[in-house]
Amino acid sequence: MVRISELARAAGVGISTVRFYERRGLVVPTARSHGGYRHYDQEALKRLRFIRRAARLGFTLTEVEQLLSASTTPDVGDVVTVKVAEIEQRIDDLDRVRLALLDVAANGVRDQCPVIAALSD
Amino acid sequence: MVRISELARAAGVGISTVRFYERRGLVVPTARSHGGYRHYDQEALKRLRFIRRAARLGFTLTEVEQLLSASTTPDVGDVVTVKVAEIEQRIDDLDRVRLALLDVAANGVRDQCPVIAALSD
DNA sequence: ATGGACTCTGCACCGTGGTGCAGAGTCAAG
DNA sequence: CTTGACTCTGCACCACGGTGCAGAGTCCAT
Repeated sequence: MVRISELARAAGVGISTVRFYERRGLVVPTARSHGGYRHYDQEALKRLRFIRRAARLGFTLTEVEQLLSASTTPDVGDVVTVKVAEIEQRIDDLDRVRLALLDVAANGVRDQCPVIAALSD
Repeated sequence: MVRISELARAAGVGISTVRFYERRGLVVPTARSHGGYRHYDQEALKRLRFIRRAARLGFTLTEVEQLLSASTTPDVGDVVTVKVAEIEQRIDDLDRVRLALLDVAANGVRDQCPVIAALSD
């Protein structure tokens, strides 16, 4: 059980950010001290790290919330299917950009830009 | 050669957004009419579509600019290598989330959340 | 039981990525 | 050569995802 500053440092975020995520319902303290101090367990740290990485992948905090709830609510089903399809689309797009960049690196710049072509259909 | 409203509609964005991208140097009109109206060719539409999809993938507009310039400047090299590595990391992360969601869908919810575990190392 | 480090709440502020409006000017079909 | 749809610039505003500060309270080692 650690306090907020230690949790924040371990996850590489600011204290205000932890409290902001709590207002969004993403990371709730495991307990509170008698005086109101937040206490967190190891699971909270994992959640926090997950949120940061998912956010960097382009998911909004609302989407992050959906991803987290997908694995804690009993009636998953459709939501997961939709999310998986979205993710597969993103992976496909990213791979196109990756290949186009490698193309540029290997073959130099041509008149038509392969990077743009990767995502402009 | 189309005017701004037609370009915007074709790309599924607002007119103000096109002008905003122009201020950021991302999409410049091919020409201007005598009275100052912007005119765009097919290449502009492709650029616009690229920007939208790349932004959805979590790239900032600054990163989109880097991606676009990577394929139009002669001294590419390091920038591309770095970007490719970043993209590969993202693909890997997305695939972990994807597999975790499929796990949830197939095996139901367990005590430990596989989705969080996918990105919390 | 006290000092210093830490935390609390509430609120104001920030950067990014747009979006909307006003007032003036442009374009082209009739 | 009018008229209605469109576009121009500049500026103000918005939502999202944080970030920082003030003033009050808490924790705990000494």
